[in-house]
Amino acid sequence: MLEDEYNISYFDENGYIKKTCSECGNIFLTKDPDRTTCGDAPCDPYTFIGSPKFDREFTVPEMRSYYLDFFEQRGHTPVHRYPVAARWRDDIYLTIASIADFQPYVTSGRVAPPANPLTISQPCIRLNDLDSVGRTGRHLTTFEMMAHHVFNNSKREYYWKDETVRLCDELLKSLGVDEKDVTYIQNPWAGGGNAGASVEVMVGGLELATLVFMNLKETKTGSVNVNGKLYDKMETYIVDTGYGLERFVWASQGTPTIYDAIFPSIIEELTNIAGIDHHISDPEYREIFAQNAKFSGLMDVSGSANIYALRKQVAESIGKDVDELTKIMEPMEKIYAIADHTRCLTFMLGDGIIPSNVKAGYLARLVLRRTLRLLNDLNVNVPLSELVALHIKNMPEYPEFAENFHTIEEILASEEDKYGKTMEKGARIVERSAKKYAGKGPIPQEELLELYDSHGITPEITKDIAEKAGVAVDLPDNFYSLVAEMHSEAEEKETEGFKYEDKILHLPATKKMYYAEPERMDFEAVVLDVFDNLVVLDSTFFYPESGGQEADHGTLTIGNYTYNVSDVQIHNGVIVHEVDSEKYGVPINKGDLVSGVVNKARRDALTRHHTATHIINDAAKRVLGNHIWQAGAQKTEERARLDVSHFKHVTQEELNEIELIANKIVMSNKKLGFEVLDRTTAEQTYGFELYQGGVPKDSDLRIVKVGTDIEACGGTHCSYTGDVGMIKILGCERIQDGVVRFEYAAGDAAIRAVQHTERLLAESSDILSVTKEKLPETVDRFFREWKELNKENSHLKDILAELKIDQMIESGEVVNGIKIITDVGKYSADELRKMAVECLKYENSVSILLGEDNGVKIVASCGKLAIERGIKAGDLVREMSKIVGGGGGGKPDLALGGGPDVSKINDAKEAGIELVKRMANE
RNA sequence: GGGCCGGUAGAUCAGCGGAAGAUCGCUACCUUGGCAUGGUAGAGGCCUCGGGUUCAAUUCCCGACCGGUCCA
Repeated sequence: MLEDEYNISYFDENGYIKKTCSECGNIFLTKDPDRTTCGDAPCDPYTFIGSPKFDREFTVPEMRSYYLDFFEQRGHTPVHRYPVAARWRDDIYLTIASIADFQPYVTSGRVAPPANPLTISQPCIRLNDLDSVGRTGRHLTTFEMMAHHVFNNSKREYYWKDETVRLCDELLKSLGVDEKDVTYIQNPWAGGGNAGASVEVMVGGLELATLVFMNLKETKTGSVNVNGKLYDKMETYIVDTGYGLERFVWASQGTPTIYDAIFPSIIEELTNIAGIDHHISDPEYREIFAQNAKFSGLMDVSGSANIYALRKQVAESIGKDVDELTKIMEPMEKIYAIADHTRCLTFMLGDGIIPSNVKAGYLARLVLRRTLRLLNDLNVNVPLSELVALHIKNMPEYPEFAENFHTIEEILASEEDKYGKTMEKGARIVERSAKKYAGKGPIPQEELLELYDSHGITPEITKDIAEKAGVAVDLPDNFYSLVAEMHSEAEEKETEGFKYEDKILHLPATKKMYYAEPERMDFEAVVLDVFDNLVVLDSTFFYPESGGQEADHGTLTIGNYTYNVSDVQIHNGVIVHEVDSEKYGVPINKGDLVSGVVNKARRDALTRHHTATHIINDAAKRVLGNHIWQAGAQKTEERARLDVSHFKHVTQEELNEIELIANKIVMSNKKLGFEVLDRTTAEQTYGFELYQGGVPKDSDLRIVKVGTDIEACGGTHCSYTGDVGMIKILGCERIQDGVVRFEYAAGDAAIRAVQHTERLLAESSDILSVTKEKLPETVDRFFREWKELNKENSHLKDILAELKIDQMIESGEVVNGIKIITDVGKYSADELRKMAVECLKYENSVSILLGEDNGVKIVASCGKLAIERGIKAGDLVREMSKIVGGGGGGKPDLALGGGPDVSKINDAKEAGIELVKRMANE
């Protein structure tokens, strides 16, 4: 394990004693010679509630600036916080720790940190313990991780363990913490492919900070074993600390819950709105929540069984009945959770996450709907935006939230509306389901699962509604794990790796010449290797598919052979040209000199579409708002598309405006700017708006500036915006909740697109012989007339059928009191049916009607009396249809059928008549 | 990214291979001094679209489009 890593001389030199916890066996350090337990739950209970451990009380902003100032004065540079949406990473949606800001490029040593050493207070969101929020008194979905980080490597060490612990000790001392109250527990840390020694800093039973000394990376043959995985030393070694801002504030105040410490004004406002008395100053009341916090610190409170056990313990300790206790606590727990969740939403929406049914947006919706349910439980009817506004007011240190408030407000309103509609619809579905099972026992599990999985109705709501309708519900304890099980069956599709991955590894990165000389289309290069029909060169002007831009096409010529290049891909910096090998195989060898020509027309089209994409993104942001983020893009020769986050439909007016602004940007003919910066510098200079087109894989970023749009982008671009030519928006659709897709064409393609729609219009107006201007009203008129004629036609057929039958009923043959009506003609199935229905009016009639229409159609009907005599229309039609090679059937009174063989039409009729006669005689 | 559910009258839905329906709303008339109400009659459907299977598709199969929802 990591024993050696814990030989920290600071502890020895400053009177710390290493002990083993008498309860859990963990190793810890303390200055208190009498202490036997480690200071963590469940070995030690909270001791700070009601008796704060600091010598003064702090609010959240006070504590934050105290911390940042403390470390700034000790040589650390304060760094501005990163967004809670981790847009610079593709492995996580939310920022879950301060170190997440610097993974993976800074931690791996490939990119320099923004400062070194640095200090930061990073808002983080973790939804893992959503169930516990509000109940335990300490869980939060959103918290700020205050930290100081140091990035050391073999070239330079700023400081390591001793200084880190010393700084922590000094910080706690400066806050007035009694040194005997502090314990440092040894606890190796591992996560995200890294590991290292770590100490947890405990004060009064509460973990205030964790000091991680990250110096290991996971390998297959590592020499160090941490929690069953093997690790090796890294080139870099990093001080990764995490101090819980909210916990510091809580410890300084000693309130019964963390919520009362960090947003007391919100709690007060919420209790007022909900009409609940929060007697925070009542000693007995304080005692209840203090006991609850203490006990829940000692146990797992997820699940209803556990929460009951917790209640029982608390009830016993204060001598109250469990039910009585629940009645006091439950509303307050919900208030706490609402306060927390709305703060979480403030950060999420404030940082530009759009609620959606996918990705980070789904997490936002999850929290949002949970909050709405809690509000509903408390019968509180205030818009979420009001609660979010309280948080924004309460956190003036985040002015960016106030700036975006009008968008946040709109998003919240639309989400509330959407949720309301889902619930309304849900209630109807449940009522229907309840009706179905009324008197047949409880609504079964599968039904509940479907209601939740397909319609978003939680089993609790189903139960509520169903029971009101008097139907029981079979609600299993492990409902949500059943849901999880249902989804775990989905197969993981393995992404196919590049076939020659191993061989590529040994090749140097291909020189990308297309950036330096974007206009040049022909070149010479040396072949480095060939795999089947894939050619690798030392340098190339072919742009490989990336950033949604399709690959260049063109030719490679070697001696007398010219190959078409049909695809170009990049793997780990090595560019691979795919050539057609059918004509003469690929007699290309390493070291051959080739000359390449890039198809200019295609490249130009792709380039225009790429620059146009940046322009559209910019225009969309100006028209729709700052919450617009690129969610994907594709650029082909003929058109391009851009997906952006947006919470409602884009109207035609907005679309027109975007198109107009985009073309104005083109017409302004601004020069594009390009520069290459390392990640950190780029992020610090231009912000995270850089990452529109996903997360680049390189440590250095190519920055492309198109007017006011600045993005990290590897694509080919025009030199001036004017080179893009006309931009024509072809369409806009919502591809999923919270994401809209623009399709557009630029340059030649735009002209062709316009010409195409013009042609459609011309052809259409030609067919109707009207001018284009008259097209809409003419089409409208035609459609209406068509509908009217259809109706009239149907009506006339009814009349015709009536007349025909009236006429035939006179002349029909009567056999044993049954009148047989037959006819053969060019009737459609519809006309035959109408006639047959008409026949039904005559109770003693049997009709046998045949029509020639796309084969033979047969319809028969039997009046009431005929049926009583045992004649069935279904049988008649079945027999007759067989003769014409088809089938048919129906009810005794009316049946339909037919078959393909027209030549047998009269045979079928005769057979039908015979059949009726035989049946009538029996 | 994956899974599931749905698209039929203005609204909410039923029907799920053989005559396109219910409730509410709408229009007209009757009842009333007027209204609430009650009664009668009527209008209103490319059954989302495109293929396929079938004698026959709103119904079954495939695909598109649109909407909902759960999970990562």
